[in-house]
Amino acid sequence: MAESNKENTENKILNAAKAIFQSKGMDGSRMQEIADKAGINKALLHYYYRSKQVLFEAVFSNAFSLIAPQLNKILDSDLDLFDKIRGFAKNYISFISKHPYLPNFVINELHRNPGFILKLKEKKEFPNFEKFTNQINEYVEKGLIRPIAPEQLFLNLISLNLFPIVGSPLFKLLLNLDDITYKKLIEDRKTEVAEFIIHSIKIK
Amino acid sequence: MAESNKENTENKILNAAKAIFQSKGMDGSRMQEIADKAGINKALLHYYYRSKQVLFEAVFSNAFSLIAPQLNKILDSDLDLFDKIRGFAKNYISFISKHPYLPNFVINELHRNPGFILKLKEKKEFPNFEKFTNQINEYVEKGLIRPIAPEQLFLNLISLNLFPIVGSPLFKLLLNLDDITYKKLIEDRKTEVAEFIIHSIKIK
DNA sequence: ACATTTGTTAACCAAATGGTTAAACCGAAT
DNA sequence: ATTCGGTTTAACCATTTGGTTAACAAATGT
Repeated sequence: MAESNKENTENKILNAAKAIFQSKGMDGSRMQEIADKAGINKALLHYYYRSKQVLFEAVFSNAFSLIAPQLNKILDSDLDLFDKIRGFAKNYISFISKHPYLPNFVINELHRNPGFILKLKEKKEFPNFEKFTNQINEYVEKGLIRPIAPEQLFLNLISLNLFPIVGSPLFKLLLNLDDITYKKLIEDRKTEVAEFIIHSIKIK
Repeated sequence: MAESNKENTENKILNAAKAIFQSKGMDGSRMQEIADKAGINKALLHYYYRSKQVLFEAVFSNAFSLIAPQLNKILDSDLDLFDKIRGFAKNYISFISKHPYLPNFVINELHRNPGFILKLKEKKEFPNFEKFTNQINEYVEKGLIRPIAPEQLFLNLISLNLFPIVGSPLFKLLLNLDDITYKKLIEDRKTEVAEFIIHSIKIK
């Protein structure tokens, strides 16, 4: 029972830390708040994770490692390019809608502590763009799509999918939309984005 | 001389605060650090701005008020839709490249303190989308572009322009690119993005 | 010249915060 | 029953941090 209890506590800590860190960032989060949310004592928090920094890195690392595989799952598949784009939009928007803090969290902390990047580069599996890149070049050669640098297409794909979610408070404010209307707008994008991209590159 | 000295001090404070707040956010910034950067005493900082919150709001408000006019300047002009899109891409990417922290700063703090949104709504001039919206609908009716919701086109336009800059640390990491290569990629986007959009919507 | 207001500083303070310590608790092996 | 390991807690500590105070300096008005 000790074993499962330990597991349990560790889980409670990680979940609490994830919630707090991802919504308030490293600087805005308090160890006490994390302890409270996990239903434990602050000292116990330090028993499991020596310092705030260590706990934070555990959460961050975990968050980051969600991104790459999710990207790969689609980019590195055997689908036809157009279906890949469609699948990506549909799946990734759903995924990010479930973890809306994730991209912002990662971007902020990557920015806050650039040294962290090196650590990630060593350890983490990265998305494999080779297949995607080759596929695009192939489509260009065959005259199926107009010439475009694969990196640019990738940037477009990600930007169109993520930014409306990452920047939702800004967009809601600028467009003067309420939550429900904005949500509907995002929902529409699950198909809208793919068609937008395909229209742009496909040669009819 | 007292007057200009005051102006001078106030300016030094605002510039310092802007630099610190925009790169570290509200929580990550220290009043002492701002005072140091402004070359003054911490007490003097509080003499000019009663509290951290007040100083922060001054900086934030100022930052935010840069965004809307910049948007309007282009969206609300009399240009042909396609030229408008081209102009937007070229100008806005330049603008944001000069203030790369801005969007992220605004988004984060909007998220951190949603109550702030209300204050902004009252005071600030907002981008005027009417002209842009009408123009798009007009182009659709005339059969010059395929049907698209103006809000979606707006989201696309902003996302394609901003996100590669906002998310640069993430993209550099994912694509495994160094600063120079990435900068070149962004530079290319000043024309690339507009063509991408126009290809997508224009009916030939 | 003198008083008054405005700008500036050094020293100080209370609260918050990350982290530590020493003791208590608890299940399992002896 | 007792010891022993890991787990958990309450109380504590040192430092950081936003903010204040009181005194000094520099303008400004009369």
